[in-house]
Amino acid sequence: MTTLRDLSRHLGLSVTQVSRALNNHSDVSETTRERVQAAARELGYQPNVSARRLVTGRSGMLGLVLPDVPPEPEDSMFVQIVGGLSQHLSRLGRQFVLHIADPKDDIVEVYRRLTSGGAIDGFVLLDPELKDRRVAFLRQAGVPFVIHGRIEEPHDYPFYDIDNRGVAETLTRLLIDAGHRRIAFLNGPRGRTYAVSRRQGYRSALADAGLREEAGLHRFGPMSEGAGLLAGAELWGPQGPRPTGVVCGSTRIAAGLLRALEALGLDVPGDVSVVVHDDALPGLRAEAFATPLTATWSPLKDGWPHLARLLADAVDGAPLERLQLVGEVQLIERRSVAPVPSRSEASRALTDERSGVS
Amino acid sequence: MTTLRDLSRHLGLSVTQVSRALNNHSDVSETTRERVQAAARELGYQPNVSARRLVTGRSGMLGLVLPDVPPEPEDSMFVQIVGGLSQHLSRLGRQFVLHIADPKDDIVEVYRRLTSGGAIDGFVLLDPELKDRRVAFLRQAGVPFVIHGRIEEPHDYPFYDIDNRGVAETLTRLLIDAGHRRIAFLNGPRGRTYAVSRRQGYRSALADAGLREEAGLHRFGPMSEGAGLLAGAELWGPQGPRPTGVVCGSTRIAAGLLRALEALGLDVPGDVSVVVHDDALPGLRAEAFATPLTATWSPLKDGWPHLARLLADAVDGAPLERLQLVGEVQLIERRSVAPVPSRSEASRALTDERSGVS
DNA sequence: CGCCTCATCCGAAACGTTTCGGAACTCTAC
DNA sequence: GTAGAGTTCCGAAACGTTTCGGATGAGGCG
Repeated sequence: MTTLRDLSRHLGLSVTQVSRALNNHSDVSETTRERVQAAARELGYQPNVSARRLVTGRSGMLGLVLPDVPPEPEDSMFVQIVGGLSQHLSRLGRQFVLHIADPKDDIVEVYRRLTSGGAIDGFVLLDPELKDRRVAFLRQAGVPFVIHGRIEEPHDYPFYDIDNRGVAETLTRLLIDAGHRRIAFLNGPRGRTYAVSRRQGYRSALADAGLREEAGLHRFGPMSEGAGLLAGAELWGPQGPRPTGVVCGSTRIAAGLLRALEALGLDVPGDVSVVVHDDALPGLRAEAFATPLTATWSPLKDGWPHLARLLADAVDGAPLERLQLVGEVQLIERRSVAPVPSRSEASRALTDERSGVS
Repeated sequence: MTTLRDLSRHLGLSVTQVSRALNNHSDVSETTRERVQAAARELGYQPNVSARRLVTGRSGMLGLVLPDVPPEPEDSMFVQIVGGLSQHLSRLGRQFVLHIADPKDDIVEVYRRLTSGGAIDGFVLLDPELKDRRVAFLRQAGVPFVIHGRIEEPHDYPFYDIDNRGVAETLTRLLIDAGHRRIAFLNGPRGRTYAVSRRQGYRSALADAGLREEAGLHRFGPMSEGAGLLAGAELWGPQGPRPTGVVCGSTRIAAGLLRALEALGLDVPGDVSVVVHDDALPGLRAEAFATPLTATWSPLKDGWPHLARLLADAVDGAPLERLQLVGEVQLIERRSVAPVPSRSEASRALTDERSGVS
């Protein structure tokens, strides 16, 4: 293996100067810089990462910690996340370390182990909670990180996120503008920041129209088809508030809701208008439903290149304002929104259904 | 960060002795060893990986290089491989580096970059070819590796594999014992070692029964449903050899074949007996077909813990004989094998089908 | 000529660990 | 009493890089 020392002997220069030439420092003449770099190429010099790390204190490794191995073997999220991040970090010349933790272990302990020896010098944090223990630890330990999403204010940390508040506000307002007044919101998990932000957006749009969030119309829950189906069954059940419009937090939820509506004999958008936020999950696109859904559109996978770059920059010590990015969201109107049906129509459909069941 | 020096001062010992105590060397008394380890725990000492690497020449990182990001976003193989390997390496306390290469780059160059600075000190190699360029490079560079599968002889390298020759031999013999004489083999891709080994097993079983491989009955091809369907269409097409038994290299191939057979009006096992090697891919289990398939059974995922351990041992310099492992294969008989149908029956079914098509 | 600035270079220390060679001491055997 | 062996320890060097402080020489200016 060729070292700096070899190069310096070969060139008749000091090790210092060779190092500075290769790292593009200021006080080395143009001619020697070129001479050195040519020699480095010729001798196939590759800096020894361990040595560099020892003195710089960095390991050169960027990490992602997953709490467990994915429960389902064809988890498309796993492929997206791991594939996307690793690909883009590789492109930036960074090493990507994937650590799958033992679910029995305390997650903070895992981060402590991983950072304490200087083994990994930056993390991507997924699925943050409003008060996130990992963030607390990494902050206190002075280890750089980028959050996919946001946590509680103040936002004095690097993140990549979309305007979740705006998403919910846009979708809700769309229904309001079509005349809807009883609007349900099938939101994501309670602990997650994005779900909280979206609820704010939902409330804000309602408030602008002089409305208030009604009990039972807003629901936290998992982003699964099952949750959507269940919500549908309850909203239009015997005691249900029977909204005329529904905002869905994800296409999975929408898929479940639509199955419930179909089973109940309710038409979209004839009886119920449905809008959704579309993360562009493979296999569940908003335009592919029986009734193509009006949706806000913001592919999850657009985030990986940004997250990779932000993390790399964060480790390199870029200033905070360059480390916060809010991704674009588009609104795509399709055919799932209609004006509020007249009272008689809507209740007729429902009455039919109910008598059929009982 | 506490260093060895801190510990040595705190204990009144030399740095040397502290290091030796922590690494369980021989010439340190039992009492001091305990004293040192207690102090290390108390002060939260974590060895600096970079420093250790610099002197040992190892980086502590074990790597997997994938040629590209998976084409399909819900690639269950990707999840299995990456999840499995990373989980088990994490368990062994090793760092797992995933590198997704740019498909434009020459793969050997990627390995050269990754190894040359001492950045990664061992690799798991997937999908080896008989003459594998990566193996050639890593060998010459003196970098440890473990192959999932095998390459051409001599087998003087670490690997985890199953007895592919035996698999094909077992499956073929099973059909022979049921009286079959015209037996097709829908094999894997031509370049792959396992496909070559399996062909040997197939031929060997045939030879034992006084038979020879007939032209058109053995087929290399991708392990996809499409390949199975295509093969079925050709084998029973106008010019087809119409085998009475088929050995499938994977359940994907079998799925395609069975669809072809169903379309052609051929019954399994009434008209055609089908056996398969089952890698236990999620969602495609041999027992879940309309006719449960007799199969050799050897879950791919059983390999990851072994591969992780073998690679860890390989970089630690374990002797070769401890680095070669052949996984278990079970034979599970189900309902897809029957005696050869009488000539008339088989041809009747086929004639019906052909007249219907033309 | 003497002084200052600027560009270019270099020596040496430092990062934290492992390891080589040897030192000190105790114990045994003659 | 002394040689030898065995146990336990230590100093110093080494790994390859970056960086601090300073050296050298050329050129400009009064």
